[in-house]
Amino acid sequence: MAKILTTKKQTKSAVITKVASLLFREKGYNAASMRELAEQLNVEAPSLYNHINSKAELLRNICGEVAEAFTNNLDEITEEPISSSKKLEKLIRFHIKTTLSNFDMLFVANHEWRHLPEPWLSEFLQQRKNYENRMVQIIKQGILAGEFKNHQPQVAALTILSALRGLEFWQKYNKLNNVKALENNIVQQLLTGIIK
Amino acid sequence: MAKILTTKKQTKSAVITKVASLLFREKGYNAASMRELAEQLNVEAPSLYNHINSKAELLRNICGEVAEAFTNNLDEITEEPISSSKKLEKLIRFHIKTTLSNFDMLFVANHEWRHLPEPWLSEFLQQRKNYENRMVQIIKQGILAGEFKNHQPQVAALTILSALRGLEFWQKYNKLNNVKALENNIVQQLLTGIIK
DNA sequence: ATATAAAACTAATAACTGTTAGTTTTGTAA
DNA sequence: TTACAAAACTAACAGTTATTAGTTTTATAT
Repeated sequence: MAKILTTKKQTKSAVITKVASLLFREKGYNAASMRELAEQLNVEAPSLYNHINSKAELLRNICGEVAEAFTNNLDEITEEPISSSKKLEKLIRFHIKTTLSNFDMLFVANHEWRHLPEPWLSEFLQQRKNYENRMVQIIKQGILAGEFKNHQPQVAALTILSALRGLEFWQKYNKLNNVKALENNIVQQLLTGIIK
Repeated sequence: MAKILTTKKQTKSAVITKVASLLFREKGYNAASMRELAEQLNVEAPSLYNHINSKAELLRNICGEVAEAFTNNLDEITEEPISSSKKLEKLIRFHIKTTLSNFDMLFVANHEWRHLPEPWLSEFLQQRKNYENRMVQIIKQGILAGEFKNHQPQVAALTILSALRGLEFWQKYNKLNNVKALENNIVQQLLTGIIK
């Protein structure tokens, strides 16, 4: 009769959610079974339900936590008295850092959100849309201030977000390379392009 | 007793694969059932097996077709006697055009490939890796020729590929906007950045 | 019209799904 | 030690899954 191991700081449901992040990333939400999740925690599947309400809620908690982290960061950036290009740069750096440090959760939030049941799905998409819109605003301000090229702001925002969402591929570089150097490299490329 | 409708040019298995692309994109490979696929074709599920071998093979055919299209395009570009930046631009434009014209298949190949059973999974990943490596080569040549900034070529390649994979979001603009203008906008941003 | 092949059908299977009910064990505080 | 709550367990359910076997219908070519 094994037990779910916790450290002092985290609840059992937090531990389950963490392992679920890993599993959902590796196999996808639907292909990952509760029995498999339980096995990784050295416990039988029904035991999980002493700590969580449903599989779907695990996904919701993962997506919600990610969305909240990014929203909070954007709140902070928005209030800072810095130029639009500095704001954009800070936003990009936060994406990169978070991707490298919270790989599993971020991957799940980026790729498995469509399996959220309603009303969580609509909530999540609304948060995403808000985030995009606020980023578009920053770019618009940068164009007005003469800092940015006169691109379509929405195209610019979504192209950058696209690039940042694909950053999962850099996870393996987390230990190999100098993370800061990688971050700088990506920031430079997204802001100023590749052509001389 | 309905029938699977085909036009003169396409086989029944091609029609099934096409509908499967749509379904796999909307619901994900695992959440999409063969019964659902059959229903969309006005047929019972077992009838499908007169034309296909397995659900997994549908996924394989989708991923394989996409991989082949991109490899063929890269073959063509590589042989052309043009500058590295022109090659990169052509490659980017092909990604954008293909994303807008073959949305479902591309989305499935980009997001559902991890559900391929072996040995198809390994084959697909190998093809992907080759594609990335060849793109890195183009960028290396561009740096040597003084056309590109001295970024890490692999970081540059994967950042651009990241951005291009996220292009699914532009699907809705397919009919609204001028597709060519959208394409130019994205190309400009990826090649020369956003900052003035 | 008749024979044959293609392609649909119905019925069924074995495996797996998330989750519940009810029970037993474990940890904790008096 | 005893009482109580927390958290594990076993057994089971109702539903879904891809797929097979065997049969019947439909289309095609002689």
